[in-house]
Amino acid sequence: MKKEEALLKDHISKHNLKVTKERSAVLRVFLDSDRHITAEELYRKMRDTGSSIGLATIYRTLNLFCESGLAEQRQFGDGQARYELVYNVKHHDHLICQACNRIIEFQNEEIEALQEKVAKKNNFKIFSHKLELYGICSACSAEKNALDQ
Amino acid sequence: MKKEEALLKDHISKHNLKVTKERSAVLRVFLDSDRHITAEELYRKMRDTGSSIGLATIYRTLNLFCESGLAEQRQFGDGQARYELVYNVKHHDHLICQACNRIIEFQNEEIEALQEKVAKKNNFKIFSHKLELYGICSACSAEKNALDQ
DNA sequence: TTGATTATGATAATGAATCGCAAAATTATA
DNA sequence: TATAATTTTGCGATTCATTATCATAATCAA
Ligand SMILES: [Mn+2]
Ligand SMILES: [Mn+2]
Ligand SMILES: [Zn+2]
Ligand SMILES: [Zn+2]
Repeated sequence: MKKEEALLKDHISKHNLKVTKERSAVLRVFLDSDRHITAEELYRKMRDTGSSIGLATIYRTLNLFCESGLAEQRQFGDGQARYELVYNVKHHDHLICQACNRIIEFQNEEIEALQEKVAKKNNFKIFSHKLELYGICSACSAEKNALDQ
Repeated sequence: MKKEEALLKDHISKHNLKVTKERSAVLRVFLDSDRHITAEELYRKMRDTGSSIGLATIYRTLNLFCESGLAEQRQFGDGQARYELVYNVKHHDHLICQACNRIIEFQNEEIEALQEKVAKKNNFKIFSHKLELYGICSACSAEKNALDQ
């Protein structure tokens, strides 16, 4: 059993929930998907492979993943929540290309430390944070330059 | 005439739009409000002072403010957009208290510089960014400590 | 196997934000 | 100032992502 499956089952048993084939199937497809997937994308991906799961169950299951610590929800400003695996994944922040919607992950310990410094100066306890850099990725820049020639 | 009013009128004339009493009234109340106000809050504030303006016009006018460079929209994760004056206001980021919803502004040039460094390393051109630190403010921490005694 | 409990799919409901439209207001021009 | 082209308004309808409802189905401890 995968460690992600074990984590989810542990959460399920600790909360008197039940292991269902839907939950197992959503987990399988979620783990096999690109990071930062939307509920709708996951729904279509499962439908396309013959599953008859309902969209409400996708939402319920993704919420369950978040509650169990397996996933986290992100809002990148396009009106749809995106979900990504965070269990056994190093914390990171995001660069978001507004031309091709590509999402680039990065880690920067210096920024993390400075955030804590800002919090301390304001007697503030940080529980979570969001750092998103919006702009144009290198591929889209190159494409634009080629067109401009 | 206030500099904010001048900026808006300049934008209006440059785009063949019209100065209306509604737009003037929304601007007056917006400038007189707390920073980070929602459309609904602004709507109620105007209604409470006898205005019969419609909510759609509030939304339209706030969008106009953003297009003119007077204001910017923020999303602090509670599902409602908030708007704040940015014209002649120094760029800053936000600490958001999840207990009392207080919003604390801060500036940190070191973080801003590191963001650019991250972008450069990824050949990414930043157009805008979002840095939000979520947690508990000092007042709410103090309150909680007092209760725990 | 049973039966208490939880989960599911279909559909309705929600809530923030936008749209369409007829009527009203603005403003350039005469 | 009167006219008329253009823009704006308020209202209500609409959109879209997400959640709630509820009857039926599935899970699982005993
Ligand atoms: Mn990520
Ligand atoms: Mn601010
Ligand atoms: Zn791109
Ligand atoms: Zn607080």
